[in-house]
Amino acid sequence: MRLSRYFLPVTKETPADAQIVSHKLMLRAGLIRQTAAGIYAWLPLGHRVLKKIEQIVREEQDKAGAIELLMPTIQSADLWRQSGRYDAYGPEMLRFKDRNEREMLYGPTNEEVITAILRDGARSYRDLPRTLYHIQWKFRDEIRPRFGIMRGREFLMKDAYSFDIDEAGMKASYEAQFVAYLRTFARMGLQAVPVRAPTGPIGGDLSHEFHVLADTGESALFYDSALDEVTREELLSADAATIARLTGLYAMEEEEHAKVADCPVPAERLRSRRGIEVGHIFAFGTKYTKSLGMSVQTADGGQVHPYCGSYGVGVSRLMGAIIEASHDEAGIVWPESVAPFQVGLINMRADDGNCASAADEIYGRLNDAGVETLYDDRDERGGAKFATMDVIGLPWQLIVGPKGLEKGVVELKRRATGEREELSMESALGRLTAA
RNA sequence: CGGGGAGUAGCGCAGCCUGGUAGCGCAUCUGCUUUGGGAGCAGAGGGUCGCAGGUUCGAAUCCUGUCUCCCCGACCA
Repeated sequence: MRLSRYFLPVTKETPADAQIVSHKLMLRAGLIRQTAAGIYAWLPLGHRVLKKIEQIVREEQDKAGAIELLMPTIQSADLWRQSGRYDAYGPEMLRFKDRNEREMLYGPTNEEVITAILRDGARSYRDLPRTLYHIQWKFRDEIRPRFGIMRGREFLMKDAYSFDIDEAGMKASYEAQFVAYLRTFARMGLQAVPVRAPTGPIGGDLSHEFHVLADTGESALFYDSALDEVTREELLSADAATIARLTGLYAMEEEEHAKVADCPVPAERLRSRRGIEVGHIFAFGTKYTKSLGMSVQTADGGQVHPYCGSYGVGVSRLMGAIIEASHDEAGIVWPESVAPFQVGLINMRADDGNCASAADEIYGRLNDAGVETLYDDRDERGGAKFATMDVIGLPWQLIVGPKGLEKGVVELKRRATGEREELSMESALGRLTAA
């Protein structure tokens, strides 16, 4: 993409509304734009990152055996009356009427819809187990939206729902999602701590939250420092044993921790930090299959209400969490896995014919090699170009200028470390196209 | 919802107290000079001063109402 033809409104100054670093940087880097309290437009660069995050979530869901579908954002109040949640949910649920005075709502979650779909589509124990998921916009009329997209009212969520014939099956489905979550967050360069969660209004008895550690997190956590020693490799190759180990390590939200009489973790190993909740999984059993009348036939001819779980990931929130975890003075430092482009190609002198044609050639070859490249071909000063690239935080900067070309080199800079290297054009291309 | 703050150009702000018809920096556009880490000079464009009503010869400024946004608390991916 040529920057001269892209839409990337980068600003030097920070809009006054932003408080935390991820929100400030998202605005400064031209990723988002607010349209109302807790509601944001995703600008082209932010949209690319959102799609990257979404894709990682999708791949790990698929790998875990979940099946993707897409349910609507708008739902009918009837279903929610059947499950008994229409009144229970409270004003956080956005309700409205259509032209025929039918009561509608903008879905805050989808247990009702998915259960109704499976109610008609799955009749026998042979149709189970199944885990279905979608990645769809949700709306929750939060009491107080804040921190940019971190607590938006409209947000993108991956929500998966598992249906099993019995409780043991439900636990297996729960574990499969648990593994998927560990891998998903690790692939984004995040350290996410699984925290035993109170089950709350959804009910059931098995629930974990996944928190990214960050000072700006909304939750205060207490956990065993052994969780800090878990490596990325372990998380990426997580299995049932990993889960058993991780869930065996103490981690609680402050409120729950306060209720614990004898904390099993010795004081020197107890860590207190803040966390951003990026995922939450529940196994809640037959609550909705009972209330919505979903049952399947068993092998011996009986009928049972399937055991269910629901599994949420805050896809849009993850973008904020990643930035909180990965930035510096100059701006965002994207992990390669979610970066909107891999390479920022800078032509130092757009008015210099030789320089421009060299940069054009590199741009063409990077494109041919499928390397996502944002090419700053504008006739601007170098300083402005570097500042732009630093704020938007692409993993690599490739600098092409007359001075280097005289020596037959270009400069390759790694955003995360600031390391710079002078290389021939060929070896720079080789380096960038290798990965 | 309770408490606090703010709406003036795309962004950051001044002006309001003490009414006289809107200004600064950044950004944008033009020209010239520049060009390896947010350039310099000269010029230009851009604003229903959130909205409505009132007071007044005259309102960004005073009064009333209203909408919106932000911050602190209870809620959540």
